[in-house]
Amino acid sequence: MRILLIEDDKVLGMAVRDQIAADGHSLDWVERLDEARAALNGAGFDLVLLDLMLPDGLGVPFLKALRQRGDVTPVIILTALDQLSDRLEGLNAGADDYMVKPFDLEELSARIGSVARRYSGNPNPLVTHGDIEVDLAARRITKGQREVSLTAREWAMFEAFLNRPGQLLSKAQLEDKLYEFGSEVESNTIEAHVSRLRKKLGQNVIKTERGMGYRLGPA
Amino acid sequence: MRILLIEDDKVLGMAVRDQIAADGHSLDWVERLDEARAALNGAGFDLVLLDLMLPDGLGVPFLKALRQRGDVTPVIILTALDQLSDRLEGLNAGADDYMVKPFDLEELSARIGSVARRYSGNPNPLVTHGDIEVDLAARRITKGQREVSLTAREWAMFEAFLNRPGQLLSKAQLEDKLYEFGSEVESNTIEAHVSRLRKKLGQNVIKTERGMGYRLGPA
DNA sequence: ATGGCTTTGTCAGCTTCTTGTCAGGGGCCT
DNA sequence: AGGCCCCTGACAAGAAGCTGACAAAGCCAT
Repeated sequence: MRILLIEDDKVLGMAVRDQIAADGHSLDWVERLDEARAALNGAGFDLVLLDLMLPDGLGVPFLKALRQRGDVTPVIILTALDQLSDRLEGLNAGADDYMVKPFDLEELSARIGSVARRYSGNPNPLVTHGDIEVDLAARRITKGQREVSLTAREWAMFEAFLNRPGQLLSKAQLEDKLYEFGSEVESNTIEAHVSRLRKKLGQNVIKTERGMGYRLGPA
Repeated sequence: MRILLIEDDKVLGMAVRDQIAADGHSLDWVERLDEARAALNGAGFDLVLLDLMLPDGLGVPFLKALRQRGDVTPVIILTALDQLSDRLEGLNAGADDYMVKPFDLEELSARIGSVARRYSGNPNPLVTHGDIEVDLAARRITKGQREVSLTAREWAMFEAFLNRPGQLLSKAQLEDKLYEFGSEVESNTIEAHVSRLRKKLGQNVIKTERGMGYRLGPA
C-alpha cells in the first residue's frame, strides 16, 4: 500500500515511517502542503496521513480543496488538537479518521488497516514484463503508457504464458487452455492468435521455438 | 447530536453507546418499538439507529409508519439480515443507510458522520467521473449540471462499478451484486441494465469487453 | 382495495466484433 | 533446392451485445 505522510515534525515522522515500513507498506514523506500537492497530482496513493499544522498552511482547507477536486483517497488526520470542534471540522472536510497526538503506533497500524479494508478499491498487484504492466484482477494491460485491450481468447492465451513465465508451451497445451476438451481445431488457430498477441503487445513478447511451441520471451 | 438507538441486544447496544459517547454525541437507548414511538413523539432526534428485529415488532413497518407521518429524521438500519431484498426493502422504506451486523464501530462512526453532514448542509465528498458527480452518501448523481435519478437496480450496478473503477466485472459478478444467490436470471438482464445506465449517464461511461464483461470507462 | 405510474425482466431484430480458416509468402535446416 | 514450419492479411460466419417495446409486478396516493 502506498501511503503519503504530510508531517513537519521530524521525530514523529520518523516513528511513523518505521512503523509503516514494519507493516510492509511504502511511504512517501513530505513536510509541506505544496510538496503534498505535487505528490498527489502524480501517482495514486492509497492513503494520506495529514498533519493539520504545517509550515505553509493548515490541513483542513487543504483537505477540503482535495475533496473539491474529486480526490477520494482516504485521509487520516494526525493532530495535536483535541477539541471536538476540530474533530468535526476534520471529518466534515472529508477525513476518514482522526488521530490525536501523541498516539500509539500500534493504533495507527490498526486504523491504517481498517481504512484500507474499508476502501478496498485499491490498485491491484501488477505483473510487469518489460514495458508491459498487467493487472490480473482487473484484467487491464498497459504497454508503455498506452492501454491495450485484449479479446477474450487473447487474454486467455496471454494468461497462460504469464502463469508459466519462460516455460515452453506446446500448441497442444495452448489449445487445451483455450478450448474445451473435445473441440477440435484443425488449422493454424494458435499461430493466428500468437500473431494477434504479438501485434498488440510487441513482436518480442512471445518467442517461437520451432517445432516445439512458444514461450514468454525474456523482458 | 441527539441519537436514538432502538436495539434489544444488550451487548451490541452497550458497544454502540460507548462508541457514540466517544464521538461526543448524546444517546437515548430503547429496546422496544412502543418505547421508541414514545421517545420520537417528544423532542427531535437528529438520528435514529434502528434494529429490524425487536421483541414487539419489525423495524420496516415501523419505519414506514414513521415516514408516513412525515417524520424525516435520518434513520440508519442495523440488522443481521444481509439479503439484498431486505436491503432494498429497508432503503425503500425510507432508511438513509444500512449496516449489517456484525459491523465495525469505526464504520458506524463514519456513517453517523456522513448522515449528520448530509443534513447539516455541508457537502459530502464527491466522486467525479468525467462530467458525472456522485455523492455516494446521499445517493445523488449529477451529470453536467443536471440531476440524474437512478432506480434501485441501476444504482446497485453503478455502485459496483464505482467500487472497482476500471476493473473488469463479468456479467456473473454483476448478477451476484444485483441479485440474491440462487435467483437465476436467464436472459440479457444485465445487458439491459447496462443499456439503461448508459442512456442516463452517457454512452462512454461503461465500456464493453466483448466476451468478458464490462468496466467503468476512463473519465 | 383501486387506479395510475414506475420499475424491471424478457424478447426480437438488428448491429458489431471476434475468431477460425485459408492462402500466399518467408525463413530455417538438411 | 526442397521440404517443413511459421507468419500474417483477409474474410465470412456466427457469437455477443445493444436497444426499443412490452407486460408483469411493485409502489404510491387517493
